[in-house]
Amino acid sequence: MATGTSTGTTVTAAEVAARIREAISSGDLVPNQRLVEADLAEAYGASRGHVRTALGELTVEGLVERIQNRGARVRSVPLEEALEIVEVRAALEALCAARAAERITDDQAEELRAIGRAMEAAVRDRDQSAYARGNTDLHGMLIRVSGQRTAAATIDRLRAQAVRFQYRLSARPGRSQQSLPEHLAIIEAVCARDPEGAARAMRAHLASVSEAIVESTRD
Amino acid sequence: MATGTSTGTTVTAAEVAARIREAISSGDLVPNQRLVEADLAEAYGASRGHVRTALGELTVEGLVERIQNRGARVRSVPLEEALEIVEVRAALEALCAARAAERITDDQAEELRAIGRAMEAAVRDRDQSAYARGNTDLHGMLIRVSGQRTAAATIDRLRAQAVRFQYRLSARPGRSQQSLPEHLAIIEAVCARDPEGAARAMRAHLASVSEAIVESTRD
DNA sequence: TGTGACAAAATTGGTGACAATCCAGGCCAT
DNA sequence: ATGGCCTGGATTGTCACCAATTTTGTCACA
Repeated sequence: MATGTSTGTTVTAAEVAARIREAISSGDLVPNQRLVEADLAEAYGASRGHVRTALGELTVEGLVERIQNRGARVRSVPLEEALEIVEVRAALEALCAARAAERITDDQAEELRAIGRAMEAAVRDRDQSAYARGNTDLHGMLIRVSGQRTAAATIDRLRAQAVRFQYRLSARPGRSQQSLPEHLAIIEAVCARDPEGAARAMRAHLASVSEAIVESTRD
Repeated sequence: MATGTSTGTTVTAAEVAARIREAISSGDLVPNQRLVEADLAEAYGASRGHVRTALGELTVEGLVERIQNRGARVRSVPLEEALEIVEVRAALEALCAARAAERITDDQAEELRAIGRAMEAAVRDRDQSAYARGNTDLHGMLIRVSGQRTAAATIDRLRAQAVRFQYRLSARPGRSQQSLPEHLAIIEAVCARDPEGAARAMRAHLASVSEAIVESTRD
């Protein structure tokens, strides 16, 4: 149990929201889990009022579901919606990849290739966590290089909602072997300053993610 | 001044949020305008607490900007960000157009063509408001037919933020002559069940919107 | 054993009061 | 004049309290 820092300093609503977001991302809080205001207030050392506004924020973000007089729960995202989210992400990340391909500097290209090499090594060594790290590094760097902050914010919000499926996926044996060449293709296209190719490669990658999600839920 | 319905019924936070959203969309509240909690509470007949939570929601949605101890203002979206928003919308609406092209029924296709004819007529008659209505009808219908609710929600949120630029644009003389053929091209591609063509036409349309926005701010 | 009614506990919703903070304007010294 | 400083008013932030509602537990009765 993640206990709140028992310092006397007041914990603001934004901080509570961040903690809950974190807890949902890490799987500490699972879908449909009830979020009792008093409990959260105690756990994080915040007042109930702050917890309330934090839950309000998270509701707008789509991470939490609130029912009048019945309290808040971690929202459970159905498979169908998760696939929609991946489709939207595909469109947005393809945009980012294309822009990144237009704007990338030589130094950044080298950095990107280094990420690619790290991912290859991770697959060779069967190091799941290193591969996952490379994965987030890659997507994160493309978004950063693209300079599209609006798209970045949207992608982050959507990814947070679909986190449950992300999990199942990366836990799947052999998934990295499948996705590695897709990732390398993205890197190649971006480093070659080929926007159209980068977008295509990114869409292909996320189409594969979509398929894999469907398969991973067949059990 | 839109006064609150002076009924004794309590006005909920969600309702206040809706009213403020509406006021921003319609231009009743302009960028950087201060939103004083007590005033809003009085105007809408709600308690200050409800106004507060409404402002919290709108802040997460990006319509309102809040500074600690300094209150809330209508967020002013800079040109640069508005262009980003249009780019993101292009990616998302292209996705919707493509899906709509895959899923549209014959009846819906006829409805879509009717919208196209109405827009042609509006341009012929120089009826600005009819054209604007056709415009929203068209985009709305494509999104509805596409069945992409996640994308739809995201588009709505983004469009609400960029509403100021939308205005200047449709007020511009000759804008409809420029955009009409683009709209017709989208309709044609969707009705021809050509997803790739529909996406391309939509991207072309929004690229033109982007250019027009840049031009409309050169004054 | 199961079911419905009812009371008690738990939880959320809402409001008012008060504290903290910011802002405008006046005032004084330089 | 100009700049620093103070004070009063306006506004926001926070909390404690109570009302409303839901949920849980118990018990009588079929």
